[in-house]
Amino acid sequence: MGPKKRISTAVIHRLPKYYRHLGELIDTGVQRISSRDLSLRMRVTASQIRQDLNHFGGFGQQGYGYNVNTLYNEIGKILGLGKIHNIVIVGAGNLGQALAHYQYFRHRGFHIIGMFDKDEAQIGKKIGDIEVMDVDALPAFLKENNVEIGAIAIPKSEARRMAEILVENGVKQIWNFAHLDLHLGDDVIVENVNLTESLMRLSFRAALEKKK
Amino acid sequence: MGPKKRISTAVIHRLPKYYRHLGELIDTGVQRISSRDLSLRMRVTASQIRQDLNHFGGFGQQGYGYNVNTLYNEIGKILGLGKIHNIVIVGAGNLGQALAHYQYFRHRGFHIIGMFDKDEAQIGKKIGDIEVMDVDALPAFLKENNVEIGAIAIPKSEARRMAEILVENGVKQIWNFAHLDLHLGDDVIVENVNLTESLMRLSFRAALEKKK
DNA sequence: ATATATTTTGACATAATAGTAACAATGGTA
DNA sequence: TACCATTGTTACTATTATGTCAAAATATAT
Repeated sequence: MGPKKRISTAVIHRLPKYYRHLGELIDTGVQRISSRDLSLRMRVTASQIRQDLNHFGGFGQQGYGYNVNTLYNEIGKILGLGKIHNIVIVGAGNLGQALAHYQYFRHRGFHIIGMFDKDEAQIGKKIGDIEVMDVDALPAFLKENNVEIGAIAIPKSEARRMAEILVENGVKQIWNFAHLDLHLGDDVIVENVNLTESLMRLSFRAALEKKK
Repeated sequence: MGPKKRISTAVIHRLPKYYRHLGELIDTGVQRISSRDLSLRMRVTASQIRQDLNHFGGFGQQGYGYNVNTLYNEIGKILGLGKIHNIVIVGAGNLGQALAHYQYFRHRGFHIIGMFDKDEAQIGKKIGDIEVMDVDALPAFLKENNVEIGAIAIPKSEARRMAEILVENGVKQIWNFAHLDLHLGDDVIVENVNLTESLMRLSFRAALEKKK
């Protein structure tokens, strides 16, 4: 079972977008949709939608299209939703706190169950309903709790070491906000969010636009 | 002048990474580097580095490689750095505050000069050294200040309207953290940061990994 | 109820794009 | 001067996206 072929990063980027648009369609009461109508809405080609979805199975029906609810649920399953994913955040600074407050994650099954910092001033502080713990307590916490995802929200000087502690204690998914590349082994998945790079891409595209 | 061919998004994603790695090399005192050595460091092919850089000009020298400082500065120029980019943040919630506190942006010339919110409880609050203003004052602020980038850090219900206000008042670059697609005209550049989608990609890749 | 037209998928063929390899040209180095 | 390292460029390969169409299901007409 499972997909026969490798899934390209381009497809991986589109999957959550399909999911989001299908969710919006459900909210507006749409029950079925053709690849063509979805393509108009999402500004991609219908062919691409059909091809993307067929990596995972034939969810549509000739002459009818796709049942919005079914497709939404199927893509949810493909994305690994529909179960609880526990997260710990390393770093209780502004970014860590913002992540902890973000409501959307919980709606999708991503539960933040621990926050850690090395700064005495942060330890003991309550962020929402979770208390910031001493980073020294992280290994013990990981052993006692089923943590899937470790979010790295600290400066890069400490980031690698903390990522290694996470991995040593069984965490296989790293959500990395620090400005460095983490190579933690073939079985560890790293998803990078680098806001400075994002700003630079924006700036680059603006610079290009001006030249035209 | 300017690049002859369209620059692919793949290249746009790599440019800030080149910049980051070159910065790190400068910090460690490295003066010159070959595409091969850089390729080992960055885990891409040397061929790709040479091809990427040659979109913008021949910065290297046969038999020598690239001068790290020169290349760093050239890529900086290409990315539109080396000048001040003023930003306003719409939304002074946790995410907006985290962005405002983030120090790295300023180091790269991205200056946050205004924050806006519609919530009475936020208005007047000081985030670092800037005061949160009433969102009603945004159009006037945009007319009086040279704002290049508008960051959207509010829920999607209000996001489109606020983005339109930014664009109507001359902002051509939108940094969008809201969970919707903004289509604001051909000359408006939108850079999306969708943290929920980022988590879903992580979750998807983890689900794939388990199947193997 | 049945036949016919229409819609739309899934699969495959084709086109476009992106990445890698190869190598002549060229400046640095011994 | 001769050799070596390494680029910039071109050719090639791989990947990704798009177009096409038979097959299948729905919708419509009779």
